Amino acid sequence: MWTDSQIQALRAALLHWYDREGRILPWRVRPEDRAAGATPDPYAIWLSEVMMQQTTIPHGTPYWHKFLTLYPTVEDLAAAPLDDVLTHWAGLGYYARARNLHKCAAIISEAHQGRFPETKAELLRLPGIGDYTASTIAAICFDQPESIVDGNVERVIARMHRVATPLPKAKPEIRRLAAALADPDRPGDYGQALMDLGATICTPRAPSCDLCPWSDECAAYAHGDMTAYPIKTPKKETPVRLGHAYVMLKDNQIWLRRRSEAGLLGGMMEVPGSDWQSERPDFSPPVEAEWSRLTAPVRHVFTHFELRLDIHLAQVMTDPPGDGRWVAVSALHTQALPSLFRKVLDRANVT
DNA sequence: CACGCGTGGAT
DNA sequence: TATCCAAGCGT
Repeated sequence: MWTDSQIQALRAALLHWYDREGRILPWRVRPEDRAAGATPDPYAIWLSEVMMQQTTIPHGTPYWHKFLTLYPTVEDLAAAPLDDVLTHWAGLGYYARARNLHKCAAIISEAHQGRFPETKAELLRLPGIGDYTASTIAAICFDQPESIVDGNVERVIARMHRVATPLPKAKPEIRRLAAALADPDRPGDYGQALMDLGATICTPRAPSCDLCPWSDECAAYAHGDMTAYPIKTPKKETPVRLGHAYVMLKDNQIWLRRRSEAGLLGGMMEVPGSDWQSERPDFSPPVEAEWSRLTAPVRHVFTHFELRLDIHLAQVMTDPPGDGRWVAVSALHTQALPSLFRKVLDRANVT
């Protein structure tokens, strides 16, 4: 495909662009800081990579700052109750990440003397660390010559080569092409540079090819069909599910219930409600009361279905079953709920 | 390997 | 309003 000298030139052009135009993400250790002796903290890098999985930088960054303040070291995180971690994670989504984060912190803290393993193969054994995160930690923190491939890199590589195979089937091919280009001398900087190029220049809708250091060698640019890549297999439409939510007021408090540990929103607190099904379940509140229903349902879109919840509101005199999953909290303490339930309480105007 | 798994911003 | 999709992982 490319000669060695072409590959060298591409690497140099990318790193040169990154040095001048690359974003300074808060967890990034800049070259001048490295020269001054600074070295990336694997705990901080791991935390950032897990938090940014399928998450936008602006949404995730405040959580990263908050966690580093609450839990400055991996031992601090391991020592915290899982419930606290889930509470602070609320709103970030994909809650299995938080459960795996806490589990991983315990393993690092107890079985690895508080140190992260330095190779991709060892990192891959840890919960919540997959191919991308293992490669990234190994490359950034330990200068391992690993090729970093996230969604940004997939897009850049697919355009550079006009990869004809649709995603996700094309992943192995894209990995190979990316690895052939990756810089083994500065794997961390190279990987972050390529991700940043994808995030800021080689964007999904309207790429800024006139600013791109790689446009001369980009096959899609040469053909003028950049936005056709990466080709994707069409996704199936999201079904609709229906349900009821019961906003139970006890004086100035609200009854919440803990969800089961597995599955959707696992382990998180919820506004109690029915199952969510394609046919609307029967109205069946946990306790007898004078229930009133809000006119419009709350609509919430998950990754794989759309939910429409009828909201019912009542002052309740009797307590729900004391099975340990129920708790009454003040309205001030409802911000640590998944966004769906914050939306429900907001609609019911009780926050 | 296809699917389950959140949320919010951009267009 | 509808659609896309973001520094993916586990099963």
